[in-house]
Amino acid sequence: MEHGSGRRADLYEQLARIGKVVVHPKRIELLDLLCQAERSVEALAEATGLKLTTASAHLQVMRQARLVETRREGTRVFYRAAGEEVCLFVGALNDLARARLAEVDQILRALGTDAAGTERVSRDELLARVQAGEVVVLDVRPEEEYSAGHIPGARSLPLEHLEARLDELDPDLEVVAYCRGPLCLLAPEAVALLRGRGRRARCLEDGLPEWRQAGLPVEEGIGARSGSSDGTNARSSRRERRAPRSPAVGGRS
Amino acid sequence: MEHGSGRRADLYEQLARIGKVVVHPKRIELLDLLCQAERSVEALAEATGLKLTTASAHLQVMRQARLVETRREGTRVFYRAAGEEVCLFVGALNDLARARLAEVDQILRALGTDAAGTERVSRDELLARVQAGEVVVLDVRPEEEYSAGHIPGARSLPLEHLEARLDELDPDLEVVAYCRGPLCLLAPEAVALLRGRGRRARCLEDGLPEWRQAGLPVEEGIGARSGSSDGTNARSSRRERRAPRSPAVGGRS
DNA sequence: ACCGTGCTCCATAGATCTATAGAATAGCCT
DNA sequence: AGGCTATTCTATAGATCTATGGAGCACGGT
Repeated sequence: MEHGSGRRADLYEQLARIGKVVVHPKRIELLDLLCQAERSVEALAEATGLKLTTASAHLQVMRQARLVETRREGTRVFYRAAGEEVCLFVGALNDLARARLAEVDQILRALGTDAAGTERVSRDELLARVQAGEVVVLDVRPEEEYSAGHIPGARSLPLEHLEARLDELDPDLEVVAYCRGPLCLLAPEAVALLRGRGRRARCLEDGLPEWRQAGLPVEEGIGARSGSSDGTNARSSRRERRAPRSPAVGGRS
Repeated sequence: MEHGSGRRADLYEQLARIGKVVVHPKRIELLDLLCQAERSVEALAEATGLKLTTASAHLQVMRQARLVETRREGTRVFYRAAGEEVCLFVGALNDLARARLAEVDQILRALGTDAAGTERVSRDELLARVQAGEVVVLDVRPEEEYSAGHIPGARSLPLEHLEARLDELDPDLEVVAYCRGPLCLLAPEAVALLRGRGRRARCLEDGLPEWRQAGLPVEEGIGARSGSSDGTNARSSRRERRAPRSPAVGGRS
């Protein structure tokens, strides 16, 4: 006797609806970006190198799977990840890829991620050393992502400006750079660059999404100076998750 | 910031390789089965209602993504999930679907899962009440899955035989049934049937994969038939596993 | 060796997906 | 209203994926 096998097929069809989103590399890339910060269609198209209409089409697919949501502001539409579960899912995808696909590690290694990486700094170590004032925490992602959420006390210095603004960093302090996560290349590149200049620098073990998912505090808005651009929305910490550890990181700015 | 953008595209392509597996409902179904126990191609084809060649083709896709591995035994080939990460990933997919897709809940409800479900028993409660000898734990999955791994002390009584073998169960004890996980319908159907016969019965909150992932002990082999756990070839393997990104063993999310 | 079994490989028709141009829509500005 | 801008919708050619029958292979039994 086949129990509701038609229904069961329906169930798997629903799961496949989500799977459909992650078949296409560009859609994964978009999802990754959206787990960092919301963005307009135009910004997304630009960031991924897609034509506007193509990007919009991909976003529709993602919306139909309920993985992203939109917000309209005047004439433009901002997309964002539809909840934390989405980020957890892409996290699981990343983990699985690293665990099962040797190719991924190869690519990372070819890019010098591991080479430049030596050891990465653990979250616990970071918290301890930042308390002690021994390190500077550097967010090397684009500024929009920084203001959408960053490690409290971190300063924003996007990789693209790092070279030009190197003198803003105290040469005596070690730098701990972080970016989007273990598969993101921004922080490793930043570290490589810094080391090339004789600085001490390491990467954080993971990126901001993992930090957030660990329940650690996240600060929003334009942080301590060093930023440029319009400083209008400087409210902070909209959603305070359970934060088992010392809340604020770094007393100085 | 266009640094290794070609490489970065490669990376996402690798992720998409995994994504490709979960686009097709039947492949998700196969993966689900393989997270329970290894099976021959024929058995998989039969279980999913696919033609042999089609099933084989799907399995090849999954193998190329390194999500499954094979073992040959004489003339037949057994497939299995390639590591625990795979199960974690399908778990994340399930969680995401339940969180984001109202349709999933609707389907489950239409099937009476929730209706029959009242409250599900938590793992902690189960452990406590089983100690006290107040409940019988029932594994209602097919027997192969039971012998590939089950909750210690649980007895196997596949749903398809439940009605016929009802008299094996002590009418005075409450039954806690479990199956493959929150989206699996075996245990809910079993509970519905038992209640229809005037028995007290509830479902466990999750299935065996979640139990295993929580680091709880799993027993292999053919368990005791009539007694409780005087296991003959029942070695239990405890593998302590850090719960992925959620701290405790309690509820999820 | 020969044959049967259980799978995989190959070829292919039919279905689905992707990129993209151009038209349509929604909200702002004057 | 009329003109703009940012997006979405529509249509479509080209690429990719799926199901399936039949050939090919590896293994074990006789």
